[in-house]
Amino acid sequence: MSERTRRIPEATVARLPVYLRSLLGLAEDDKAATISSERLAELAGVNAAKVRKDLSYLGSYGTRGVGYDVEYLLFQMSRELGLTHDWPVVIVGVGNLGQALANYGGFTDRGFPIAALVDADPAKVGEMVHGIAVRHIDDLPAIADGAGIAIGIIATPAGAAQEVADRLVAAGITSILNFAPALVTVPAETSLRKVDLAVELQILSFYQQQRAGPRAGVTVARTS
Amino acid sequence: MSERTRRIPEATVARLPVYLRSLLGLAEDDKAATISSERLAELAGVNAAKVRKDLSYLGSYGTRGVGYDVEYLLFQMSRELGLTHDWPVVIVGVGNLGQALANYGGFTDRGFPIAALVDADPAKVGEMVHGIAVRHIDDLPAIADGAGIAIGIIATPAGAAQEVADRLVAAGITSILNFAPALVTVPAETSLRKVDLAVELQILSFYQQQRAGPRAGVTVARTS
DNA sequence: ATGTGTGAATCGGTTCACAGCC
DNA sequence: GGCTGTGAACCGATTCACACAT
Repeated sequence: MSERTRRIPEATVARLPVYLRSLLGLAEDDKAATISSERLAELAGVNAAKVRKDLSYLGSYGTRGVGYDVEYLLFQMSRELGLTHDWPVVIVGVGNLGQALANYGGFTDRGFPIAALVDADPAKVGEMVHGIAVRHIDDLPAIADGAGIAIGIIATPAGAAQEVADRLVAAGITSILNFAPALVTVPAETSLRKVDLAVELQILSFYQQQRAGPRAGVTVARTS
Repeated sequence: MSERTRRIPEATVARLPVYLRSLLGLAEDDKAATISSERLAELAGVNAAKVRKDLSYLGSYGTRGVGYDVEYLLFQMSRELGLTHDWPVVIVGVGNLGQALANYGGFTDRGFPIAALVDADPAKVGEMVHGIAVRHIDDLPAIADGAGIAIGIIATPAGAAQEVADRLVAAGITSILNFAPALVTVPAETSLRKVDLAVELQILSFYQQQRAGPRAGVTVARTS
């Protein structure tokens, strides 16, 4: 595939981080210089054809009869994902979820340092969370600009989500991750992803219910 | 569509909770007895054709020229999603994330009461979180059975995720929500969904990077 | 002999467009 | 006239299968 084929399918983009993690995970122990699509597929939990197709969108980085050079692949995928530098994030809403996200090391470790915490509640402003002073959401533009923030995380109640999204956009933030259980809309130039815990549980509930059988006790479905 | 068309597409299942929430959200103020696919689509952030197709899988609950009866739709969707009764959950791992999830009201409110918290660390056993005593993971089978738990939430570090999943399955739990940034595999009869925060951020990073342009400063990409 | 890269076939899901019923 | 229900057309993504490079 030529170097000028620059439209990576969305589904592929969503898998690149998984491949990246898989490769990082096989550190030391069996870090051969090279890896086959078969093996990477196994590590990532997909099939080999998908791996090859996905990687082919990045360019022809494999060698027929051999496989992919692990280091080179790591480099190319990191570059493609924009992970060669940090992306500071701001978390909006320091309730339970917001604080947990702030304290959850997983972000900072992976190149997404928490640059700021903001909240609309004046009572929370000044509070220290994870060593960061909570600031007022009105300061967003200044904060975003000063800290070079590109990503905003919405961790507010549902009712505030759209308003917060609007403020993030107004502050020049073009990537948003929404944890609030609410629909938010953003301009086309802004990326929006959502994580909805209740929805995930309800999906599980559906299949659980399904398995229990259409008529499996009106009270509580128990399998045991 | 006949009553015997019982295979709802996965994509539809994933949207039902959103429709449900949309309907619940339009409480009081403009709670007309009936709603059009157009209006529901707007509330849910999809298009009308999709709403109609999705709802048609549940049966023909609409009235041509009129729309869908809101109450009846709510009832049917709740029933279909298995939300007519609670589904107790167990959270495995009471680190930052696990504790936040426990304290986050969103679950209990929506019919997923936290019935138990477990951890592998003996030092954490006995600790109270959200009014619940943490128990040892070895007790899972007894806990799951006693409390009628159907859903397990993995909130451990990546390294423990597969082991925990195996134990949940062994304890008879057939629905799992995995927050650990790791691949876990489960038997075919078990439902597994994953929420991976780092992956979400990396996907945002990709598009952010994309927007910044292939050559937009090797140091830090700033738009302003 | 091995394992990539990729056209072709297939599949699940979305959108269109309109017939059918209120 | 208005809005649902649904075949048909369409589209993105997955899988197949094999030519091709090492």
